[in-house]
Amino acid sequence: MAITLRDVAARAGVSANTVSRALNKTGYVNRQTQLRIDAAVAELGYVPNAVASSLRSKKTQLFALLLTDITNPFWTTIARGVEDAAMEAGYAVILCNTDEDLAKEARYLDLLLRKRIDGMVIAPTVESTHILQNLERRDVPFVLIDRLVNSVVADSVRGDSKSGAYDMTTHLLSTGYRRIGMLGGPLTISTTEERVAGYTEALADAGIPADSHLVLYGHFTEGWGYQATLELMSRERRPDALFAANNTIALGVLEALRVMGLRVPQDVAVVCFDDTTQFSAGKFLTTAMQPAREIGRVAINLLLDRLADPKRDVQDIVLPTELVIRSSCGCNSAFEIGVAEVTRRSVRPGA
Amino acid sequence: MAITLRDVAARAGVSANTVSRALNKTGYVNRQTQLRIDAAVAELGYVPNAVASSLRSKKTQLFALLLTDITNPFWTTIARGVEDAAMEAGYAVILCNTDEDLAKEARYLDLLLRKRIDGMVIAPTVESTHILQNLERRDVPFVLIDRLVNSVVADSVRGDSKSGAYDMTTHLLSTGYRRIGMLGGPLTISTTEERVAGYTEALADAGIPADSHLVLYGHFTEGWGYQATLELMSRERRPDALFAANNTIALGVLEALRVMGLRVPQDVAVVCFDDTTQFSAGKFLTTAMQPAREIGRVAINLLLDRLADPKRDVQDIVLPTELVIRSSCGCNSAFEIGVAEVTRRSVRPGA
DNA sequence: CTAGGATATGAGAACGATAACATGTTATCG
DNA sequence: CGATAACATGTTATCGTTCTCATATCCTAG
Repeated sequence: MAITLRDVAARAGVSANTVSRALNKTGYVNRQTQLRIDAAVAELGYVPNAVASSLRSKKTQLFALLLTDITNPFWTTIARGVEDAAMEAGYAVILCNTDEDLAKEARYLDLLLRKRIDGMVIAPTVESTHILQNLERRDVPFVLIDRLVNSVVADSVRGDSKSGAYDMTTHLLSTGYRRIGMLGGPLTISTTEERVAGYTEALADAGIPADSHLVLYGHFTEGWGYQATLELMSRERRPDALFAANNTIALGVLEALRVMGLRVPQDVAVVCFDDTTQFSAGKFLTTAMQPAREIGRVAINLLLDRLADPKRDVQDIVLPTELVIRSSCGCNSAFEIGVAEVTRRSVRPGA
Repeated sequence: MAITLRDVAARAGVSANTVSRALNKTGYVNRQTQLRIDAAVAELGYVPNAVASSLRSKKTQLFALLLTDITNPFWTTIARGVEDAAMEAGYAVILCNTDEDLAKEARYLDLLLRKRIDGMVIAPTVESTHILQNLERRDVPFVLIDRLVNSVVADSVRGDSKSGAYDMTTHLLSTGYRRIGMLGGPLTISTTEERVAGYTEALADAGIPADSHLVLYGHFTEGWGYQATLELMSRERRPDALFAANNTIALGVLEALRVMGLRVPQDVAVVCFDDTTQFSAGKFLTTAMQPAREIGRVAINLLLDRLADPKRDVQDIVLPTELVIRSSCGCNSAFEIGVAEVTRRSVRPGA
């Protein structure tokens, strides 16, 4: 049915092997022969069969991107970066949303292993260890994004959570807030740990006694953000500012405050990690923005490097965050100069 | 290196063919034999090679999703629906962002044809005709989402743009607005046409003389929304409400109004098509929300149906939109009942 | 002038599965 | 009881490339 390389070979009057060499620019091909082959390809409308090629060469030119939910704009943007960089290198990307569901993860892993993907970019959850071990055993290279995993040594890219949290906290302090509530994510995820560390360090550097009651750990969900806010705000001496460890939590925070009838930032300031992209109509939330697209791009580059040299040293790349100051922090510096937002590059503290 | 089906066959003491039948549940296999094979698979840690399978069976279990930019939450959500439904059916999805760039489209098309994808879900742009013809010629089934294309007859899923626009316009009228500016997308895209039609019909039904000066056509971009707003709002009798044909345009509208020092909704109401997901922190914009996730799911189902029966009649599925009333339209009905938003299912007008 | 490298091409096997076909055994039924 | 269907399995060809190896020509240096 479809035109094969042999058809092209016949038409150009050469062997299949020569056509293969001509198309892949591997090995010698006479100038004239090349032209005849190119002509034959065009005339026949030949499209190489990558499936056959993959079977023989054992390379599929396929990557997978495994994350919990692409609906979160942070991950969307990462996906975009991954896709761009992969495409440039001639790879296609299979998108996988696991929803932190073990069964789904397992199904995907099986699917991807069958498809013999060349590599994977993964945002690991607590449960991912099993997947990562499996990948290691089967020699499928992978890159961790956003988070590290204790037991696994692998290439990784992530935003500088600690610095971002440090800067954000410092910004709140310099605006005048003193009782800053921290709504951390799950303690089991490395980014949570670092964000709380940055927050704590900033308080310490400012000479503010850290009040452990102001830090709650939970989940990266709107629901938990909601609950945690109700709890924090009903304390006897309630916080004057709330720092959500990610954008999803922040949504719950805002909703809870709205229900409680508290205004932002007049009654309480709200800031968070991870941007909500340009689609946060109204440009309201002040955030510690991670360079998501760049994280995605770098992840693919690490993967490509790894494929080129399986023995190279493992790299852990940490990219700087940026403070995007909008109105929810109540510092007004954006409004003073007549724009909706102001950005400030993060500089690593101390270390 | 890797374990093959033949290794499993050897271990189970049967032929390769029997193993194939056992694993794919195709053809008869004795209960005992099946168990021996399952055991061998487990012991050896055998993972079938889908590449080899695809080569022989001519099915790759791969779909592609081609859209302009997944960064737009509307498309993100569609992608999510596509991915979910595909996964359930055992297909993986390759994500492709074209950015309306012809060169990129061409590169992707080539890549996907080589990979012998089983089908494609595509949000066509004006330039896509060439791609669609190519797919048709090569017998790759595809489903159009969100938009139709004149010259192409194919399965399609989309939101009910006309009804959505009709309802939204009616809502604005009933709130008291009389000069509603319409910021359409490109005239070349079917959804623009329908949205303007719904808007026009609503005005007519309300007995409001349509003022053609209040309708502008342009692009689905923030920049154009900005420019168009400046233009509309500097008219002698300026609009009291603005209807953006999609979410991206709306962002430009909001920014322009902010720069002009106009308040929303006090000075001018703003509504738009397509939601900005839950991440529109503050839940501000009133929108005609399309069931994006459902659109994605249905697209995959159409594709599967088409694969099952290539000769079946072409289907064009139109899903209802929903009015999400928040604060930007100034009707306050959400606030009266103490919630951030109120939703109202669209009912098709007349037709 | 000749050995060895660069250039150019081809024959045939191999990648790992499934399709097509063949064959034998066991039930089932009129 | 013989025919036919259901069950069970095996052999061989094939999918469309690329890989390995073989061969031949043409230079160029020593």
